[in-house]
Amino acid sequence: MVVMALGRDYDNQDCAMARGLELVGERWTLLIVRDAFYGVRRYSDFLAHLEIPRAVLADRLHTLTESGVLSKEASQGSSRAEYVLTTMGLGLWPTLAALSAWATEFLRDGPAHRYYTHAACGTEMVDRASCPACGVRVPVADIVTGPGPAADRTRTDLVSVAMLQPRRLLEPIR
Amino acid sequence: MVVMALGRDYDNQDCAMARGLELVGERWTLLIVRDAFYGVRRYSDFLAHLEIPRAVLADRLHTLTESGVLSKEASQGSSRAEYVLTTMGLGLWPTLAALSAWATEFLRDGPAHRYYTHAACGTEMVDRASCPACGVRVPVADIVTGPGPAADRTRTDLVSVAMLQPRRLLEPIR
DNA sequence: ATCGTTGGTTCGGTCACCGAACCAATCGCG
DNA sequence: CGCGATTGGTTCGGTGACCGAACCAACGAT
Repeated sequence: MVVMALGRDYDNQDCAMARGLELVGERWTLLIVRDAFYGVRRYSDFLAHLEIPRAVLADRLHTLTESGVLSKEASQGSSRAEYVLTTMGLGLWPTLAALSAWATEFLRDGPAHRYYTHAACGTEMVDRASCPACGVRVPVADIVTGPGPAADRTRTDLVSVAMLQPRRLLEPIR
Repeated sequence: MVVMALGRDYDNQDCAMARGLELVGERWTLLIVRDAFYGVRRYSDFLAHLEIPRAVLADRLHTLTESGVLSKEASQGSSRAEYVLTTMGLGLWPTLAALSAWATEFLRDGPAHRYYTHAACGTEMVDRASCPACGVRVPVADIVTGPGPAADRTRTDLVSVAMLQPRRLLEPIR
């Protein structure tokens, strides 16, 4: 594996943020983690949903596993691998939530592609992390995401199809 | 400028997060934004503090300016350029805060490099966004950052030196 | 006039990413 | 068991982004 063998790294940056970016700041990495929150667990599903080059996916999964963000496990009843978020990986939700909220607020050019609601009350969570109605911080597993008006309904890969109906985050797909 | 001319982009991802990453997910970009929160405003200061290739810095500043994250302004009394965070840029603080908190919690291997406190009461903010003592969300400009025990005190560039004493975020350096 | 600072651009060289092909191990099925 | 399909990769050439160094134009100060 290629351990971030860049010409230069960020290691003189003297800052936690820089060290975080060395790990999850590479191309594709955060999208893989996002898919893991969506419930994607298998190599072939990441591959089809992200349309990422196979070699890059293998490298990122290896790096994320090695660093403790994901855990590679054998699914029960077979030897097929599953990549599951660890506690460390689950800790990335606030970052993804903040980025998603920011992009929705400042980059949106039309109707929403996806929405995020509090499972307990159905209220939409603009910040993807706390419920404006209940006033509480919502655990990731109690967040329901579903397709918005602008969702792409043309894709046929297993993950894209599954995400066309409302689902809780972290609930395994397939 | 090279408008993210990658072999593939993320545009089929149907997700606000992916569109956000297209803009701020490139190498160096979030570190530039972080430095902007630290009060860095000038090309030469970004250059010295980040040790980034000049061409890459020019490209990123251009992209960030064009997309509305930074605004290029002439400083009073001279024609020298200053890159200042816009409202959109300021909106990235929760993302950077979450990433910083995550990295500190899961990647730290010793004493802290930097700390972040609430200017009003001096309490350290573990999540870099709200004050555990006051129980309120803290505006970015009321956050004070200073060097921790593990801070690097060997660097001599203007920004690194300025950051060796406690400063409010967004307060211009020099 | 000249020197230093600022804010870039240009230019090879290298390395990560891309996409397609290849491959081994396992699973499903007759 | 035999055989094809699926899964989870690795390998390989080609392209483009990043790297570092050099060059350069505009401006200020002396």
